Amino acid sequence: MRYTKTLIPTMKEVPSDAVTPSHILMLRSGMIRKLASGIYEWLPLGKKALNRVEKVIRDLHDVEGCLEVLLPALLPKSLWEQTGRWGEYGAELMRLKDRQGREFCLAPTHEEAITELAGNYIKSYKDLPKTFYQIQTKYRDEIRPRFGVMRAREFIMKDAYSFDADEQGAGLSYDRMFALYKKICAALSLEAVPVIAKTGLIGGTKSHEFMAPSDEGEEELVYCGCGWGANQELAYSKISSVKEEPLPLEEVSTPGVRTVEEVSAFLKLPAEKFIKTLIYRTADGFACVLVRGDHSADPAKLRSIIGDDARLADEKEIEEITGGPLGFSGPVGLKIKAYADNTIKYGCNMVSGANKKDAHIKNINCPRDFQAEFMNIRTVKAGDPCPECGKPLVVARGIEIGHTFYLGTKYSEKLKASFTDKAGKDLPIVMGCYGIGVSRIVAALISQNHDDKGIIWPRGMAPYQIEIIAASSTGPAMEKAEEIYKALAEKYEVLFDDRDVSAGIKFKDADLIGIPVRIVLGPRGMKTGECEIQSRADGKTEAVKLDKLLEKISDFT
RNA sequence: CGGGGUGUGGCCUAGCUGGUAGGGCGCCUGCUUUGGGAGCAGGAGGUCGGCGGUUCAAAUCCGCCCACCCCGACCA
Repeated sequence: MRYTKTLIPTMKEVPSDAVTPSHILMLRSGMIRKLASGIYEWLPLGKKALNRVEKVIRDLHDVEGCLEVLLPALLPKSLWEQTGRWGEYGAELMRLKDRQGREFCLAPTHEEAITELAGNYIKSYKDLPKTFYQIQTKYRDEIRPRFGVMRAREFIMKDAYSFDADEQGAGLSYDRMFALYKKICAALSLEAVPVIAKTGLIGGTKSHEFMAPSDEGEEELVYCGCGWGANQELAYSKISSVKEEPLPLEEVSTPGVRTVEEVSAFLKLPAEKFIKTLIYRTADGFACVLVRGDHSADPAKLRSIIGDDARLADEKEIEEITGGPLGFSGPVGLKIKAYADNTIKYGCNMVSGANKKDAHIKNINCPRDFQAEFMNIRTVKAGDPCPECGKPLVVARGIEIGHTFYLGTKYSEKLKASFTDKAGKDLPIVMGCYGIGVSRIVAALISQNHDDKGIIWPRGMAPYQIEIIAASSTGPAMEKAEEIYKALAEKYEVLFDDRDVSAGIKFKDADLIGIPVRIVLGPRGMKTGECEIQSRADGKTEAVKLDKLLEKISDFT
């Protein structure tokens, strides 16, 4: 492709509404253009990158025997009412009416549609198992679209759905898709780690997210080299139990010392010996949350336990509930519902507030001195021991690029997608669903592969394999560049910067666009019959005789 | 939705307590340039987000609306 024939509207300046590196680079390199909040147009260069990602995903699904379909983006309300999700999905579902007043939604995901379809054709155990997939535009009325195509309201997703005769088969399908996802990430040159995750609105029982580690990531993930990983919303670490002789409760005077740090210093006891007592006002009254002194309660975990509306009690409320001032609350003698982090259960001779001014209680032991419901509440920190192997855990931000769900019969029962088994019995099909954020992966790749000058496409994912630059727009260098372009274009996808602009502009744009291999022809080389092959990734340059270029270039692509 | 902020040619922006819009990049023409976003000369392009109000006079002050961005709850 000639630069003058395509459209690559690069920008020198950073558009004011972009913040993250991938968003900035996608805009600056002329890959995408915003039409409205969370709605993007894919320009030629961006579309080529998108096609690359799609192709890898499509090809590997096909190899796995998945069957590609294309379902409607526009779905009737009735279908969504059958699963109850017309109501459940809430404001996130883009709804619209036709001229007759019939209601539809723009599909955010396709469990209903595919289950209805499969239910129609799959009648016998002989028709199973089957896995369908599609690569399609999805619509979600995101609460807050942001970061360009990373969280858009219209985006491209690959969604696959497996159909099996029983749980065992569905489990195998799940495992096969899980393995396929790993293969796809590798083929995309995308670093990604699978972590256990929540199921959200899709539902189901077993679920993994595929997370691409990146500072741009919207979620926190916790993982270990041994393969264990979890979303911070679910993460936990190995708990070591303390073996000590339980001592009798003892009240100690702690005048004016409130925080764990202060009391810890005052009593000369480490922070992990303390129980932090947080009093919350929830929808059903007050509750306390207990975490170890050196831990903190995770907001997401907390929310799923005490509800979205819960808030910390104020000083007055604390006095009323505990009888003591803020900073001196403790679980002993408290009459309200208590939720404690699992680590508390294994603590011994702990310290917490005495629920009166200037006093703490030592040697608290559970369940001797208080009762609580134990759950996973704390935020896992980097370095905490892995629950599987005990090695230090890594905590990082990550971009969710894929999600696998074991669905069971949640949808097939509601949509009456059943089959007849060997015994002649009618059974609901057992399902799984598997999503990959295709457009988001383009952003994730850029987020993992860039420098201050621009994108550095991994080989194989770049919109073009080779870019040819003539360092002078006229004369022998340009003529030679033409010649080389024509020769290489037969074998490779080549972008030829044939613009009549200064060499500086071409180099800057090339750095920005990030084509992995660059061939530079200039007046200097013309004298010696040489050109240069440059690598975008490491900046290495090699001088090559023009007549050797065609054979040499194959080492670079 | 709650909190914060911004809207000025395609992009980045100046414009203080009102006096009728300026720069840089980009674009067009010509000449000179051509190995890291060139130089000179000329030129095009603006309902200052929209509507209403105050005023002799509004980009500027006031009100309402719209759009967009950031922080938070949701998710591929």
